[in-house]
Amino acid sequence: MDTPVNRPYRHGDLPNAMRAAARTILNETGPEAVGLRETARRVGVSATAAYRHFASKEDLLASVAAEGFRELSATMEAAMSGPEPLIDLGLAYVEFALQKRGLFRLMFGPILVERKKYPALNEAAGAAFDFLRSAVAGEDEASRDDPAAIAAWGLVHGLSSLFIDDLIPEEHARGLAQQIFVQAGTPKPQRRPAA
Amino acid sequence: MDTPVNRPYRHGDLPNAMRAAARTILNETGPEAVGLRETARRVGVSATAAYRHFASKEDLLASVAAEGFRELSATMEAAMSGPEPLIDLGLAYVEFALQKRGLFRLMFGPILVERKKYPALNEAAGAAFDFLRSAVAGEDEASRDDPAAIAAWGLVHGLSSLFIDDLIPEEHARGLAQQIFVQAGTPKPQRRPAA
DNA sequence: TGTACATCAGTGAACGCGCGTTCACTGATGTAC
DNA sequence: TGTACATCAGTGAACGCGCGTTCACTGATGTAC
Repeated sequence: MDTPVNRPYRHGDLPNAMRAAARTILNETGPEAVGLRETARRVGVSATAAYRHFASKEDLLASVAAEGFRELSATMEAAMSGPEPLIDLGLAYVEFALQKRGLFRLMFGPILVERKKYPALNEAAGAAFDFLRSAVAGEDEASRDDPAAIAAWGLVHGLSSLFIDDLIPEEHARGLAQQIFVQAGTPKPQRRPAA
Repeated sequence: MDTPVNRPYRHGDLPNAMRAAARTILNETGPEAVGLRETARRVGVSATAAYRHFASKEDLLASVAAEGFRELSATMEAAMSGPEPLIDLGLAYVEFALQKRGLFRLMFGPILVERKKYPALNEAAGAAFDFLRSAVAGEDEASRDDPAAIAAWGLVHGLSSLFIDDLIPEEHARGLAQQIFVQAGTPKPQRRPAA
């Protein structure tokens, strides 16, 4: 009854509508809850309609995850324009995880078994990490794979994980991250003055 | 035919057998694949037998996760006895994640929605983190919640996550972790000599 | 400008599947007397 | 020491469910002439 009124026979942009609905589920519940049928239901379309645009459920998830990595890149890039680029970069990463937990979990978690099977996803993920590592390594291209750059990535990623998995209460998350990143960016103050 | 020979009517230790079978599935496939029916099947017992010992599927998973946290604590404790306690602690954490990916993911992932609902799990997890933070903070009890202790936890946890989620190839994992932990324990060498 | 037709985004019914859980039961074990 | 009986760890059948995917189809859109 309202279908013909609200929506013409052709949806217009079902792929994006599916991705958006999937992200709603992602944030409401989590990656395990995202299904083709449930997603289609939210869009108001039959479950089979999705197959015109996605080869499978996994294909839909991969496309959502790729979108997520592109957003993460954009967020990090934007954060780098202030006076404290590295600190803000780290905070942006943490903020992304906190704001988009479900998406973050999909991007990094075990739901997508084979990232490599989806070139667009693989590329988006690679670009995000390259950006992060380059930012930390500075102008020196060669040091992109330095342990220091990997360590920074690990720190930022680990804190994000601990926050979104409720191992550290969310209300402390931003404050702690701020302190940690500031300290990490400062010449180390000899953690424990010689025994 | 072989059931009465290999196993008496009463199993003897079904709870442990269930946990062990669940962990096999965990390592073969991942947390999503662990089901009550599948686990019981592996033990060679009817699906309903499990309900004599676990209130639900989630209860079984919680009990497996609690076991995992106790093992993580033991592993970390053992690592602290050498000449480089902090470095070995970090390496032990990473090694635990690499060796027991599925278990690690269950312990930290979103499968167990409400950790707090299972006191034994909650306690085991808390004990593991307290141990880690105390180890990093040193004798000084008060600094257990220092940003520095949290940062160390985040670093170790983040690297573990990146490794087991295949964002950094496993063959580099141990070497990288070693370099990073050694460097982190050393008075910082002024990452970028004044612009 | 009008018509024939190919294209393609939708539809609903149906498939087989494995899941978690409940039920009424069976049969071995251990205890009280 | 032997027997009656409560306890309790198992069993198999059945439930309802939602899932991913396939199928044959319908009907709107856009294009060639």
